[in-house]
Amino acid sequence: MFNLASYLPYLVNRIGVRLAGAFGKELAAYGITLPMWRVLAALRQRGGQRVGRLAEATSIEVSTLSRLLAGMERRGLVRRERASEDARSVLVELTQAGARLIQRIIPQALHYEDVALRDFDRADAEALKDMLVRVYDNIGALEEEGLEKARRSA
Amino acid sequence: MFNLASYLPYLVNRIGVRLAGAFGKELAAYGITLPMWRVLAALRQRGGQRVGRLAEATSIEVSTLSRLLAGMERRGLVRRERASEDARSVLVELTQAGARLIQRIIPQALHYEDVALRDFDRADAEALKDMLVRVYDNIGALEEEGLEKARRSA
DNA sequence: TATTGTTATACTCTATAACTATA
DNA sequence: TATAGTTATAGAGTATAACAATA
Repeated sequence: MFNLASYLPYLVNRIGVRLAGAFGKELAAYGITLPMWRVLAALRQRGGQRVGRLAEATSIEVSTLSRLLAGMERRGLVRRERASEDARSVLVELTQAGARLIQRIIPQALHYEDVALRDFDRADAEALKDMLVRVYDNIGALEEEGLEKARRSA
Repeated sequence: MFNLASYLPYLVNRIGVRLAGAFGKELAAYGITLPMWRVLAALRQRGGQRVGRLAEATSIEVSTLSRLLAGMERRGLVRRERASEDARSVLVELTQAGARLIQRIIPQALHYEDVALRDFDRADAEALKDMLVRVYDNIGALEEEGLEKARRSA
């Protein structure tokens, strides 16, 4: 009736734990944490962006992100400044040091993906990723439905 | 060269964050946390077991698990006693209250899986789970290789 | 000595809400 | 009033190491 070992949330969680443990230790050698790595990667890819957008891109809570950015700014990895168009927002950008650091780490990160997918051919790897995107979207849709239900009953 | 949005560890992590957020809130209504739910589910499925084995089954650190179990014991959900065969180990079991609670929660848990896989047919869902198991094993193999490398160089 | 758990400490992430600054 | 971020606080998880009990 219920089997933990084939329960999707559990399967996803244990991979997350294992990856975070392994890659996190490697990142420690560079003096950064896993959330910091995600911030650097998101900034590298999509360029400077507002804090809110960065929170979505990295799946990190805004308040958590704010303190994380403060630490990264102290370490000279990112720069924050009020946006000119809408002075309520804050624009976050990579510094040169941050850009250099993420560039050095990317090969390590790709190595982890290679290992995780070592016995997958390219088509299967793509299929897996596509399915994971669908799963993510499905859960997001659930949340929105939940919110609407809450709104209707309020 | 590097795309966060198609990077496997990121795809897995964001699903984990989203699921933990949604299901965790539901569990709060029952007065338990997500790690507690995993402990209850593991105990229900494989019966009473040692703390170490429970740690593996749930992907929770032993020291974290120990304190978690202390709280669950205070709440009357589990029972701990020294194992008779090897008195170094501690056997953890569900109490009747714990068994009743997990039984009530299982339908909710299954609902989350249904939503996450809402647009998957049965074969695709199975394929996805099989791939996730392989990914988990691959990363585990990496860790062991890393340990061996460390051993050899030590 | 090695193994199984427990406990202690310091650190990080989360949830929540109060607060600041804009709009 | 509403939105974007920041800050504060309390709670929970993690890493590490010291410790207790047993083998």
